[in-house]
Amino acid sequence: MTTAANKKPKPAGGKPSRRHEQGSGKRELILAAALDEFSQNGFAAARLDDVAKRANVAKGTIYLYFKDKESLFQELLRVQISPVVGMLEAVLAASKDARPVPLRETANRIADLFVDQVISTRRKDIVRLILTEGPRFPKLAEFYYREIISRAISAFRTRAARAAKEGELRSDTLARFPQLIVAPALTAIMWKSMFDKFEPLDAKALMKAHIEILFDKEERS
Amino acid sequence: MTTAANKKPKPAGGKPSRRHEQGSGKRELILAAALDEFSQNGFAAARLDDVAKRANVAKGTIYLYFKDKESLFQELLRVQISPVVGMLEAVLAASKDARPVPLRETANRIADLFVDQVISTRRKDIVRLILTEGPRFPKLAEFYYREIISRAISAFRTRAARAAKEGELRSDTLARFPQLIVAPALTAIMWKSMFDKFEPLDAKALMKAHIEILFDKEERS
DNA sequence: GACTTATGACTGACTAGTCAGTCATAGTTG
DNA sequence: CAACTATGACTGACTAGTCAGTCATAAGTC
Repeated sequence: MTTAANKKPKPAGGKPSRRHEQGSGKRELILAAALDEFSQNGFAAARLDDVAKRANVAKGTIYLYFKDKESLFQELLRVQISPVVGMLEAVLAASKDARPVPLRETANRIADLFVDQVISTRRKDIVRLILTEGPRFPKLAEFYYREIISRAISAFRTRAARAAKEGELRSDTLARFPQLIVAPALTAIMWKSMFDKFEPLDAKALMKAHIEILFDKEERS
Repeated sequence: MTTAANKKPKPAGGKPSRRHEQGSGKRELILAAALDEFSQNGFAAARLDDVAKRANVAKGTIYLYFKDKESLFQELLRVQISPVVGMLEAVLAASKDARPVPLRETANRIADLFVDQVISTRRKDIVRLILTEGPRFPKLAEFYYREIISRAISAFRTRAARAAKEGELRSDTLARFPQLIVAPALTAIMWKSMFDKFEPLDAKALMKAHIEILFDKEERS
């Protein structure tokens, strides 16, 4: 029947590497399809039949790579978030060097990182999914708090405290509420997913404006 | 066709009978139960059987008061949000008086309103639901944009522009990005629903700190 | 009795997860 | 190289279960 068509894509351009080692190609296909479906419908309403269809794969295949729907979901989040965490750590590490980067510069870099790597990519949907489904997956919330949030918060808090002491920051407000630094980013993500079609938002400008407010004082004029 | 939406067994006339009062009591019972279930599980995963059980009502009764699951959901959001919008309008209206309230004072009042009426009540879950389910209910997102967001944004933008011109604000940044005023509020809501058990956040202090940063300049010292 | 309100068993559509079977390819043999 | 066997990635029809929405019936009220 029609089945013979092109289920098995001939690897274009050369070595038909051994099929059994190629399994991971499917894995990525499934993850990509899962990103589409989960971010469009949320965890509960996403159908694995649709994920399979979108990935050009039979439903059973999904279960060769992932234990169940929840594992697929969590793995998707992990795969998408890890590289960003890596980059974030690099930026924060630079901020601890002997000759440290000014805090304002660090803030700008984080903002750029966030806009370029998250808000203006499909990863913003991942963040939305974490925010959205987090309360329903306590393990997930705990994991993200332990592995990411608490580390970032305390790194930033330390840095901001020093900045306040050395006069780089006007007050210790940011050291007490490091959440304020990411607030515009979250807002931008939410805005973009809901209202951008009514009133587009320039996320980068928003974050730059926020940084300007945070740091603006005599050091400019 | 449009008139068919006559679900309320309560005729809005002057003297409702005891029976009708009972009826509307059920309605509220159902809405309260729905708030619990929807905010715990999200729209898709919430079960009407559970809503009924929680409201001590048979499942069929729900359909006497609401057309379907989605209507119940939307009505829940409407009922919870309307009063807050009313209060918000009152605050913003005062800001337009002949002898206007200083912007900083308005901002403080909005922050108080938000913390007292939303963040520290179950209504924070409603906001989370809107943020969470909004992208999946385009009608909902459009409704909230048209009826609430766009109005609040433009009211605030006008006010902030005047404040910038009259020197009350250092720059026109807030007029260009009124989103910045609510950013900490959204962040507080998300933090509270996910991470509060690991690291409690004082939402009021956060918002006051933010306002301090926004307005802090020579007017303090 | 007539009319309103409430019930909960039932139905039908829908879906996560399974598993017996297929088949392209790798390996082996002569 | 041709023929044969072995492997396991892949398939999709199927099962078992879930849940929104319905409706025949009951209970309450005037």
